[in-house]
Amino acid sequence: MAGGSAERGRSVTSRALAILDAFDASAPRLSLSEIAERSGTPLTTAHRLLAELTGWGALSRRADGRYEIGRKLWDLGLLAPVSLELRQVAAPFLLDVHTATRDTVHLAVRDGTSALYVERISGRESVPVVSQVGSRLPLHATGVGKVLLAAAPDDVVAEALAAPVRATRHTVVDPGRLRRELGEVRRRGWARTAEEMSLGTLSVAVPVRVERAGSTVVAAALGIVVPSHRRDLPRLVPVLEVAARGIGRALARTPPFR
Amino acid sequence: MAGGSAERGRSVTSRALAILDAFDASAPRLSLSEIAERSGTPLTTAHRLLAELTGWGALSRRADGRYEIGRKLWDLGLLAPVSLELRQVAAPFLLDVHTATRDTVHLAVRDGTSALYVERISGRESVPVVSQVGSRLPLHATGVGKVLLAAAPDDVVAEALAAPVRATRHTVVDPGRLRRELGEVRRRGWARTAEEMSLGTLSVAVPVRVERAGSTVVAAALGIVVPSHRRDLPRLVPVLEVAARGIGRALARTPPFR
DNA sequence: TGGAGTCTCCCAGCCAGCGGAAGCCCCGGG
DNA sequence: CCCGGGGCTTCCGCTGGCTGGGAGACTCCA
Repeated sequence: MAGGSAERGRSVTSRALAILDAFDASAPRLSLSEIAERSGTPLTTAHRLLAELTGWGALSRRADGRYEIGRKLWDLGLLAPVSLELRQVAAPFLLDVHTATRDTVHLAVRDGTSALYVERISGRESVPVVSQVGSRLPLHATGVGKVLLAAAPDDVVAEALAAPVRATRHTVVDPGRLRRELGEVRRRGWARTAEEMSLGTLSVAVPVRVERAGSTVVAAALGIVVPSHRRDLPRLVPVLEVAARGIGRALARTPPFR
Repeated sequence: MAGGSAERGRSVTSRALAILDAFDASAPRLSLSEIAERSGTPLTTAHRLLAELTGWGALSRRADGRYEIGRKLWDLGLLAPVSLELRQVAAPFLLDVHTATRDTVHLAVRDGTSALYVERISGRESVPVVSQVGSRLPLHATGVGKVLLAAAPDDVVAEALAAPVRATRHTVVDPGRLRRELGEVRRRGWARTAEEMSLGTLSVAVPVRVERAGSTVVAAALGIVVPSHRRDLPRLVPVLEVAARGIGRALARTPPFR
């Protein structure tokens, strides 16, 4: 940038983006000094950029002086492909599954070595779960994650199994056993977990396959979470499969989303 | 910016933001030249800024060379207050209403002189409606809009009634009649529309009131859309009211969201 | 093979951005 | 009441990153 910049090689835009980067789920509201600190930007510079970002609507300023994400970024975020097509197409099907089961239903896609939760339907009577729309959980410890991992290229599998995090005492972290599980998921077409991410819950998940130009890809995973006392998990698989096929067919009719 | 800029007084950041502004619901995927054109940026400059935005993850580039909103902006968008608190708190209640009625349920807030649809639940058997999450519709022609307008300050009412758009032949555009309707909405506590936004649908809506620090504000509106042949609209009001009270109480327990 | 349309790379000039310093405001403690 | 301190805002002279026309690469189509 121009002027007596202390740290060269950092563009104006990258600084503005670094300021946006200061916000995350654990810190959705920040003061000027927090933003300057978190983004590694001098206070004055942060102040100037914040004024510009706020003026445009990327951020907005609260009565208490703190900044938060503004409407404009919310609007833009809704245009992301993950939201635009996948979610909108899938939402009614998730609703069907939820209506039939009353449990928490999830739709996730793979984002690197994480399962990214794209949509979620959860009633008040469903078990409380950690995931929210937008959250990322490890691939090896969740139902949807195992489905996505089973369909992932080898290098992703290798990376995901390199150092699997142990979330509970039931989390499977042995690479050999995980590989065998993935084989089984591929063979039978669905995955299950038992208290591997959080105690007290089980989950099952199936792939959402999309056929396009003759080849089939796993575009997402559809999963359901139930309290661990429930013993009817396999019964849920056909329900998920019907919905997953419906989503897959609907996606095949829309323009490619990735 | 530095350098031989043709148009002075335009900051680097503002150009980067103008590029983001090129994207909207009607144009979620754009080529370099389209972006340059829509943002009023020279092609070369757009190209450079796009590289930076893409590198950060604000945008991503598709196989066909076009740009689209990236994951990072989606993530950030989810941190917006409208999404963070209101939606998450309200979602289960909307689900309850949908479960009880099978119709399309909406949650909207007022954004200037528009109703901003914040959450929506719609099954496959519900009537097709124009609104989506993120869309903005006029306040005078929708159920949720009338509720929000009835609670809005006088200057907003005046602006909204200055030149009301006629969406269908049933849209009420006479300011006098609209004012009388708003009075009625305030008195009886709910609003209705009959084919005013789109033909073939009726809607009812109630306010979501939040009590905070002794005073009550209308934070949002909860509405339902049904096909016009249905004659049981008033029956739905109590259902909406129960859910709206639930949302209001839940919101009162969370930190203020605006 | 030619031509139009689109994208990528290059670079010299120059002004917009940089950020330290100083001032302001608010709050709490003595 | 005064004082100290933390957080925010404004000011301003120096300078190096930004600008954008131009040239070349690439793609698609006739």
